[in-house]
Amino acid sequence: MHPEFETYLQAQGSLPPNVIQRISDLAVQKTLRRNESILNTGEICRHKIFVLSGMLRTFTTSADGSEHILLFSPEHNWTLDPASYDQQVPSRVSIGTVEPSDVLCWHKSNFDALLAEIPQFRGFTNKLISRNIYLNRERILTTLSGTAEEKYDGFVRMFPNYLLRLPLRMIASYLGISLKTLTRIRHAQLQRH
Amino acid sequence: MHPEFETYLQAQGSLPPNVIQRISDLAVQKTLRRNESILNTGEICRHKIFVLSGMLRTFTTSADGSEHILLFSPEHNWTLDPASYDQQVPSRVSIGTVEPSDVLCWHKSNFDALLAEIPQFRGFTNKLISRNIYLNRERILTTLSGTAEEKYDGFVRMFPNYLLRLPLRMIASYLGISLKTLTRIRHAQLQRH
DNA sequence: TTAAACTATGGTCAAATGACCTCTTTTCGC
DNA sequence: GCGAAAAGAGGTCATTTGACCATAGTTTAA
Repeated sequence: MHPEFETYLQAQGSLPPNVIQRISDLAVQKTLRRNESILNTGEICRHKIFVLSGMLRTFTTSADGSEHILLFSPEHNWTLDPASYDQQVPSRVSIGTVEPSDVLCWHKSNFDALLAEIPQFRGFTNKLISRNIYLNRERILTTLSGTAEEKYDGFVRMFPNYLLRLPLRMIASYLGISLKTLTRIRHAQLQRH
Repeated sequence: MHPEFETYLQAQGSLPPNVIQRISDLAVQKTLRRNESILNTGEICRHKIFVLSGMLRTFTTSADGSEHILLFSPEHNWTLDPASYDQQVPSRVSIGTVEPSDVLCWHKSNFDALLAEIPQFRGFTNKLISRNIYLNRERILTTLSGTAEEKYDGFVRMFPNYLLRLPLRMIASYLGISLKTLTRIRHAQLQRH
């Protein structure tokens, strides 16, 4: 049904083929253009999302219109707003595409059914959650520590391939610094070549 | 065995008395003085910790000796380093007391046994994990957004009671600003009374 | 294809912040 | 209770950062 997703799940190694088939069968594929929204602030997050291709971002919009990016989700990542999804309450964040993207969606009722029915799948999602917690901690640490330049260098080290795919202003927004500061840093690094 | 903990678990509402007893029986209580360490960077986190009384902090120490506080854990909170605990690898953070504290510890082997044996307890810890993810997202958001003063105001709004219990330098360390900046903000707010 | 929107860069200036220092007060541990 | 240590406030100065502006190049969408 969704061969690329099934290949991904096989590669994770913990789920037998019939289970993978069952999970895949409940997914609905969507194709999104660049800069298209998939969840707006205030809406309820009703789906788990797996990114087949492209790149999504999770962000907030402040009263003054400025945006803060919490997370980039490139291909082969899961994403959603956990607070909104778990409690089915309005979301405080938005999720949208940075590039044209293909995603798979599971409605919460279907996903819950899969979890209830397949113990190994619970184990699998638990691993995803652990990883998520770990990444969030890393994010907090790097956000707190060091100068703007250290944050940028850390970003480049952690996600070298994002540099070519994202506009600098989004990287600045992710790092919590102004675009001006970011271009200054890059300029200085070029000088030192 | 640990009446205060059992009262806490009862109040959470999802676990029957015999289960609570079983969980409580496997805990070991420790009494810690102020500024005592319970996990040092590089050690492996082998226990789940529940804070009966007092206040713990999770923090990192940089090469230059500066500290960044990830999390405060006052009474009736659970804490650990998830990355180190889950994988049993050396921790990158330290955990220690801010105040004299009493904690309960479950060794991972015991805690895993409880999870295997008691489905409702799995549900309970899953809720804790959800809440943890939510709090981490909030933390990232407030760290990214706004000026030092907005972060401080947010902190006061979120944790009004912490103000009286924590030295300002730790609040500054939590917010990722210098003590100087924090005292300046407080001074300015007093002027405006 | 062409106009409009977006992107990155640079200049300038003011404001925010941190580093380093001192001093006084408070708190802690014995 | 006492001595030592820590905490908080303030002063000064250099640096970093952001806001605002303009411009040139690029990409997008009609």
